[in-house]
Amino acid sequence: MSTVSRAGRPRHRPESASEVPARAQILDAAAALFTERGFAATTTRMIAEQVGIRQASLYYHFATKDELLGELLAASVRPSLRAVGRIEALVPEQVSAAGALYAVAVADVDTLVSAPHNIGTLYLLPEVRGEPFAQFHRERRQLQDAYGRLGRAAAAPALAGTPADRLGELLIQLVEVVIQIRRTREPTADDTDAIAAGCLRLCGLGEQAVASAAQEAGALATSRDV
Amino acid sequence: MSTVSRAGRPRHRPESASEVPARAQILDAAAALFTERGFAATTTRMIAEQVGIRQASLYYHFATKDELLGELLAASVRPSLRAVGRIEALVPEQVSAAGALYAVAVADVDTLVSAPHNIGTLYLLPEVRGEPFAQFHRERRQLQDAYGRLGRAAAAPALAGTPADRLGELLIQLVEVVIQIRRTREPTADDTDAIAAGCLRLCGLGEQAVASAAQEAGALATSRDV
DNA sequence: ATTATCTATAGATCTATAGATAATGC
DNA sequence: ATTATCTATAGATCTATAGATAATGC
Repeated sequence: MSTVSRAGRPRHRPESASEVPARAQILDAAAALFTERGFAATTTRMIAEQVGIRQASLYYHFATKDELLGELLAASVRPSLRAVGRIEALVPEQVSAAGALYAVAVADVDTLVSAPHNIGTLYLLPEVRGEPFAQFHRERRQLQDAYGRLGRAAAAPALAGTPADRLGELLIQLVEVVIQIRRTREPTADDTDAIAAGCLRLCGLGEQAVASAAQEAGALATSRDV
Repeated sequence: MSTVSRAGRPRHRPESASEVPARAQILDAAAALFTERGFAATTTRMIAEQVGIRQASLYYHFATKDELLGELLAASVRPSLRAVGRIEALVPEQVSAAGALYAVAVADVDTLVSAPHNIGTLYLLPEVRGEPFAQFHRERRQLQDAYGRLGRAAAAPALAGTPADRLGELLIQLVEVVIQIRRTREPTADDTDAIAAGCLRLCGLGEQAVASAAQEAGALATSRDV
């Protein structure tokens, strides 16, 4: 087990060879602990312990514990937001609203599933409700609004009375069921399909419409890297 | 503002007239704080402050802070579990599986909406995952299984491949969207209907089937107090 | 010289226990 | 006598800062 040479005093517990910057190591450890035990119940000492440095050394990289959580939240919502932007831009010329909604749901679920640790659970932490995380709330709201728009455009006539707001809420929540699933088991590709199809059914679409939306989304995914 | 006379040394901050037992007052204060700020971030001092007693006096009523949370969790899942038991017993003689699923969803949403404070958020606290709350997990699992059974029985042929497990997960999560809604606004009767209908659509039912299930559930609700 | 760590610690908590006290109830 | 509170506090934290130190890099 060789060790990495970097500027600065050596760590209490020397690293095994790894080019990962200290900052990233700390974020990863924090993500693991925050998602497992919550924010308030995770101490800076635990995080440092997992990284192999002393508790006070964290403060060379981050000013406060809040800042750590803020970084993690930002990193978790942005990939989904970018995917939505790319996909929504193709509506309606290259894909129907229903196909886009399916594709967005799949992309979002994939993001949540493939992130190291179940980072989506951070959304649910009570501490996140506070002011210091306003930026995160704005971004997540954008995502929800996109679900609302796509759902509205895809919805069957029977849902004419449902406003985009509520549809957005229901759809984003349905997608985030994968967070709960991941708490108890490893989500599968079947889960992803069940959730994406569930989004369309929730919009009142019949089985034929669901199947063709899934096909459209699949074609989109192979044609470009959405 | 008259005060209540009870055995025991008077409180630091005397109560205004109220027959509510101290124990219930403490649970209510704890519910408000746990749901707003989380478990670890809520101190026993805050709870006592809200009740008008000293921090140490809590320990006359509860042995630990965990015990407080345990009581709240038990109180939140039991009404739903009882409602499910009553409704499921009527299937299929007096109500179809779809009608029962609709009725259960409505009952569950109502329980979550009418509870003082948004007590459903407690399910999401990371601290709840731990061993001390195993009893709660068993009861919530029973509820999820009931959703799985009813969903399975109500589901359209297209969902023949979806196991009851996953259906149960999706359905209970969809119902609990109301918890998230309540975080940002007061849920309405429309929300309840949208969620219950969403459950049926998620099972692949068409609009006609959804409408007749809603009607069945409505008839059930007026015929007896389910 | 700069960087990234370390040690030490201030100051502010937090939970839970011990034992005193001020009511009611018999 | 019993009940429900109070005061006081032990003992264990926790976050964040100050200043020292041991590397690399120029």
